[in-house]
Amino acid sequence: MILDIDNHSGVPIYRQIVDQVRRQILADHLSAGDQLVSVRDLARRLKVNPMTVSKAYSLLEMEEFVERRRGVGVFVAEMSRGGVKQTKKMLLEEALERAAVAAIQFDISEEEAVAIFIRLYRRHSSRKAGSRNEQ
Amino acid sequence: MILDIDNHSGVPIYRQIVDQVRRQILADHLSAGDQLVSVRDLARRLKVNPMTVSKAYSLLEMEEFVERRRGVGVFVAEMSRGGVKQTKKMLLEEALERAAVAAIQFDISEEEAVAIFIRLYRRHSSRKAGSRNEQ
Amino acid sequence: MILDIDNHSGVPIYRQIVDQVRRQILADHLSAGDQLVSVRDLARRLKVNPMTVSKAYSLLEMEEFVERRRGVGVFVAEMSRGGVKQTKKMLLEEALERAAVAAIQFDISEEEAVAIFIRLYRRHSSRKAGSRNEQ
Amino acid sequence: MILDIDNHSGVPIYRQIVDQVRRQILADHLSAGDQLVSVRDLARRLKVNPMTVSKAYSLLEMEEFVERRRGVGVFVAEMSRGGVKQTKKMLLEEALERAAVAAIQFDISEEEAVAIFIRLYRRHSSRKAGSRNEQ
DNA sequence: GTGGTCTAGACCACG
DNA sequence: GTGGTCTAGACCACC
Repeated sequence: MILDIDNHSGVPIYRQIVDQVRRQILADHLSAGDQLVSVRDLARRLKVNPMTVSKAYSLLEMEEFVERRRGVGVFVAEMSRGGVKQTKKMLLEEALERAAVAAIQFDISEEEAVAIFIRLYRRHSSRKAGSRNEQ
Repeated sequence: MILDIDNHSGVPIYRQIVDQVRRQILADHLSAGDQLVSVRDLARRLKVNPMTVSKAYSLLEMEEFVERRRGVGVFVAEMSRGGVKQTKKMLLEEALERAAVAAIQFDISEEEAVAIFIRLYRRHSSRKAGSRNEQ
Repeated sequence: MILDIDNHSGVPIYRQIVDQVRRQILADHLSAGDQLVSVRDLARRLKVNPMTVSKAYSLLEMEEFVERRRGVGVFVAEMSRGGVKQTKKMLLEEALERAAVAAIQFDISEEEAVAIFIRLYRRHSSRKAGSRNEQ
Repeated sequence: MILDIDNHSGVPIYRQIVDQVRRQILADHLSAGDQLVSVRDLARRLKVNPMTVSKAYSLLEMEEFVERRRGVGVFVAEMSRGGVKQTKKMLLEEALERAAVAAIQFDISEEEAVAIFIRLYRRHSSRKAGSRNEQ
């Protein structure tokens, strides 16, 4: 599990952990039943307070993305295929909606905005393909 | 000047003011030289403390979107056309980039993502046209 | 009398007027007995509130740089040669002291600081000579 | 960290804090990574409101001299050596320039001005050496 | 414990 | 009238 924490971004650390773990589950980088890194280990790795990691895992548990099994560890929860797909779409729609609203407010045409989006999509798409081969 | 403040959104009030005034300047609803609503008046209207409004205006001044003149008022600053356009594009690209990254991570195709974007763009576009007529 | 007011410098307008008039008197650009521009005229020229100019002149009167003669106007006051010289030295020493303190705090040697000072002195000196000829 | 606040100087308290902390960072009395006195502690020590200290630290953060980490504290930011040196020179040049302009306006020769500067530099220099031994 | 936000109200500075 | 500063004290978010 790769997490990239930015102490200076203003976004609370526990939120960064939640967002990134959630994304990795939705992106199938983590599968149902997989065990997550323990609270202590992750805290040590990220150089943050264990309470911060624990809080993040608790929130993920409330969102039913993970299950805590006392004395054993934290595991990726089973999710219905439909549920996963719905959540993905929702997160994506939120991001696209913010972009659409900005484009309209700034008087940028549909065509221009779409062109920019496609450029960015392809750039990140090729990067992803590249990083796959590297690892 | 229309501001829509949500006291319970978690986003600090002064940040909401900053974001909305900045957007209105970039969207040309406020033009260079225009006087903003005075600190006290806006505070009364939004039912918040004057210091909260003042803090928001201070931040906008630091970003060089407005100028404060003691004993006179707060005014929209002159901005080079180029600067305005660059800022708009930057803000829009950030939003589109977040969306593109999400789409890729969730294995949603370029075509599907673009289709969703266009749907949302048109929905908000027609809303905007509607709201114009209402006022 | 040439005054250069900067509305956006943060320094109060009345203070800018006081400082610049005082300097011009000390620099002998204005001589004892000379009549200053009237409050109204100066206010119109600088596009500021007449009360602002009046306040500046009042402060100059308290410092005994000018005399107000009711119904006549404001005039540069007589000052003893010694007084003028002392005031000049005081103002200069204040400026030099601030620079010396900064240099020491920033670990910049006496030699380096003096070299910078001489460079700046000569640059402004030649500018002044140039502007004399132009007028 | 030694701060010398004058409540009656007319200069806002938060500005005095900003100026003095900035200087101490530039003068290397505070080094990158050092933790600053906490908002509450400094407020208690200076007998001012915590918000006043917080405002000062906020401004220093905007100038990128410090970093605030919620729940942890305020720390001196990393700055490139070049950036520090450039900032120092800029502040010093500003002070020297004001002095040079005053000297020229008051018809004080380069030699005389330099002589005064050297006298003041040495006086403050020896004071600094003295105060080092005292602590 | 840390810093962040907000309030209500006072007083000052500027024009 | 305008904005600027500061206080005392509350409550929140984060670690």
